[in-house]
Amino acid sequence: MNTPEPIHVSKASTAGSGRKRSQEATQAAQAAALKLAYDLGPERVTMEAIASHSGVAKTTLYRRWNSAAAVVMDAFLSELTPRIAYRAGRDVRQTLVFALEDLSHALDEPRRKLLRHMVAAAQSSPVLEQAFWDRWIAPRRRAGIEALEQFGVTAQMGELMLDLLYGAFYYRMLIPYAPITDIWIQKIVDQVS
Amino acid sequence: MNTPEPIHVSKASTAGSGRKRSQEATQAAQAAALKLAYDLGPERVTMEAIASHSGVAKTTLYRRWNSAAAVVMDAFLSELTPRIAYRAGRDVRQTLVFALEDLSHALDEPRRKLLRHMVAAAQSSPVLEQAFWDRWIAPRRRAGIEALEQFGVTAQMGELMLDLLYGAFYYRMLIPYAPITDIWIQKIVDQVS
DNA sequence: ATTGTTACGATACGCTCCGTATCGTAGTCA
DNA sequence: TGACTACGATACGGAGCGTATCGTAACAAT
Repeated sequence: MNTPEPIHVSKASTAGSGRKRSQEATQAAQAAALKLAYDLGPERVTMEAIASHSGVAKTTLYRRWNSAAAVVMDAFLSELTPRIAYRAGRDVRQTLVFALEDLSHALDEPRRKLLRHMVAAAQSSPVLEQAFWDRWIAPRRRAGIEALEQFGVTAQMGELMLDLLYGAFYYRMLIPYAPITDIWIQKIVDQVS
Repeated sequence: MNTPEPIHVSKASTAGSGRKRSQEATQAAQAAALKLAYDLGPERVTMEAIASHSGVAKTTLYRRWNSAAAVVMDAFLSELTPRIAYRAGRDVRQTLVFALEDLSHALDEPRRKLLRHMVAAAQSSPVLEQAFWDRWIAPRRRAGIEALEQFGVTAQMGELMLDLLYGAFYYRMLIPYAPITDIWIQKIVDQVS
């Protein structure tokens, strides 16, 4: 059930006997895409801008990714995934509060806007949707459900609670009519646990 | 607190003494935008396509809207807002189940994709975000909270319940790892009420 | 070392769409 | 009739797309 190859937004290499893909080029492209997204806004990141700011040729970019949004998604996932640790709580309530508060605190303002844009980008490409699920949403849910199971919560019930709580979180983030505060997080957790 | 003028995504008219805006042009543009969104997908709707398919000049389109996404948003809101009626339930649980099930049933497949794209579009434009909130999200929430108040639910508690339930709904719609079924709706309602 | 293979940067191209400017015409009100 | 405003038509420069071409650089196998 585990994936031998890491799931990537980028295209597969031909894996022949010739020259290897330049890891420097990959990293330079992702770094430039991320910087452009933070500096100018994610919607203004174009393949041409990534090329000129990274020194990587446009042809090389298209060998790895299908669109500028894919580069940004890849860079986003690479940078933010390690930033969020899973804290163990002493009971169900604290476990859920930790999960949401840690997520909220990790998403300071430049990053929050980027995450909103990644959800948006996932709406117009099955590849990005799959990558977003595989590398961002699913790992967090899996860890949460495993933590809940240690307190006797069934997997089905865990799924339900995470649907409600992560759902409320993303809903408020995408349609920000009110800020996401720790107090609000505690209230919604109390409502479902 | 009420708005004398209806909130629109379109630009305001100069309101002088000259020729009036053509209502036919407005409707033709919206109809063409909607049809293009359903036929080709919302992301492929461009100002030039709307112009050529509606017979409305591109200059006229830019007099009313700032982008193709704005035309689609306007058309979406005009078409779908009247489609959803508010059914009264006999208790809190049934009121919430009705709200979510009716929403789910009204969003058959071409429309669901369009709604997903509207959430995405709202992420890259404050104008679209505001319109989406004012004309789509907020009215539904207001009606729901008023209905809940008749069963003794406070407004604060109503907000919390709707955050959780609508949150879970949109979360599942935007990140569709599992289908939205009536049974799932009943389960999440039971979890919060 | 040579040869085959693959990736690289550079450049150029046709294309779509953008957003604006211009202009003559058509409604609308005083 | 005249002032005013919206209309359709057309044209334009520019950005960005995605691809093709080409000479060069790195790597593997022999």
